[in-house]
Amino acid sequence: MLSKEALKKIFPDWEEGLYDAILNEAELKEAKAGTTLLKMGQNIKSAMLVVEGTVKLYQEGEDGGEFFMYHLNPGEACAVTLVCNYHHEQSQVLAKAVTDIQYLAIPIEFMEKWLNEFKSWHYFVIKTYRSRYEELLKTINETAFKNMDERLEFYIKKHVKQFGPSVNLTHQEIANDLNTSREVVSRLLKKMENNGWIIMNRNSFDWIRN
Amino acid sequence: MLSKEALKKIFPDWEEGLYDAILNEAELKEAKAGTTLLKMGQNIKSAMLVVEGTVKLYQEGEDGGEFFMYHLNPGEACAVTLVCNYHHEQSQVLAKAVTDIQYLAIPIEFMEKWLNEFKSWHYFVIKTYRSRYEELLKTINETAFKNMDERLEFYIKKHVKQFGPSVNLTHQEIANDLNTSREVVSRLLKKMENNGWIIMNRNSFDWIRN
DNA sequence: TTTTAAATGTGATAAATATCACCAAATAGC
DNA sequence: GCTATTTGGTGATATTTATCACATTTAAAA
Repeated sequence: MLSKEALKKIFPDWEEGLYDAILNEAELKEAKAGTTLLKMGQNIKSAMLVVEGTVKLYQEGEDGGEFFMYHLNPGEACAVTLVCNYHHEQSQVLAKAVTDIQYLAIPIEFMEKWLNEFKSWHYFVIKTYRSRYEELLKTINETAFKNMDERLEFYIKKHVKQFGPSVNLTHQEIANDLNTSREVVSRLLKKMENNGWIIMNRNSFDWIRN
Repeated sequence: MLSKEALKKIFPDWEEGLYDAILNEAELKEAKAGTTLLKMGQNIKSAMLVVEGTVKLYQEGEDGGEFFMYHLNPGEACAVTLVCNYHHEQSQVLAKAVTDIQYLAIPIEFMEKWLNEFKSWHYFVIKTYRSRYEELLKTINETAFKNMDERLEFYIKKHVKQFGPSVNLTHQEIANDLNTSREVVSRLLKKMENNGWIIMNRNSFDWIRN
């Protein structure tokens, strides 16, 4: 189990009582890289707070396509799981573990209770929504106004910011995240290589710009 | 000025003290149809709660394009203006009055104060963020997975839901909102007319499906 | 009524992206 | 080392959307 000290490092600025409540009520869970943590349409039973590792959030199309929106890092929570008012809320997003992860699962009955009890929980919820809302705005900006070459660049930069300049993704994986085809990604990456922005290897490439 | 009773009708479920606080501190403002209420990059000085009329929220591209995201109706608030923690926050969106509107402008210094004082304000802020987040998810789904014909249909249906089956928009206005060109909209509308989905007039058309 | 401006229709063409059909290279498993 | 599978490369072609160039229609203004 997680120590209170560890918890404080990951989630600073909480009230003392909130740490205790979390330690009492939340379950520390683990998941292997690649696991689907939340499917679209699935009933939300608990809030998810990331403790260790990285989670990727997707929007799912009717055809089954998966469109990448943003990352969740330790100290961050999945906004859609922070349900308050009514129960039986269904997920509007798809969440996947990118690395092996640890996360806190908090049964939703505590959501409303803690909103009343802990001011710092209230702020945490609002901050979570606000920052996720802003991530979505960025995503919309990209898809609404930019062509695939710029979107790919934006995507790679986000990845680099998360995991460093060595990008361990196949062209197919990138294409899935951008909801385009592998060929398009291959050709655009080839252009970036010619422009000296990346060095390509099999299964990975290195971002050597900026 | 707005009466407490009128306020209660538009914003139900608040505490008694919150209505009083709003009546004391908020300024009831008016704006003509077409007015820009909030520009991207603009400093946020007050929260905006819609009392009367409809507001449209846009994402703005670097090139100056305006991409329509969702409507705000009476009883709803502009999420980006509900700033808490720090001041000098800049707007990430563009807001325009579609009709003549009335709205409450609340200086941001009360945002944090009221979060502490009024539980119902807290819930209001969270509910606002949650519902706007969900609107953005829908918008992303459209742009990421759908072609222009389906996006146009979605757009028209949203408009019909807001203002009824008679759609008073020019092709150019629709094209701007969808960030495409007027010709594309004209041709797609012509197809809808041939399919018997709409009846076209000059400056407007009627949605006669569903 | 006449003029003017705005709104719409439409063909031609260009550009961006998607899809298909392969091939080649790398590597994982035997 | 050999084979099968995954990954990436690339031409050809189709589809979608954007852009250009006008014509036509309608309403507003003079």
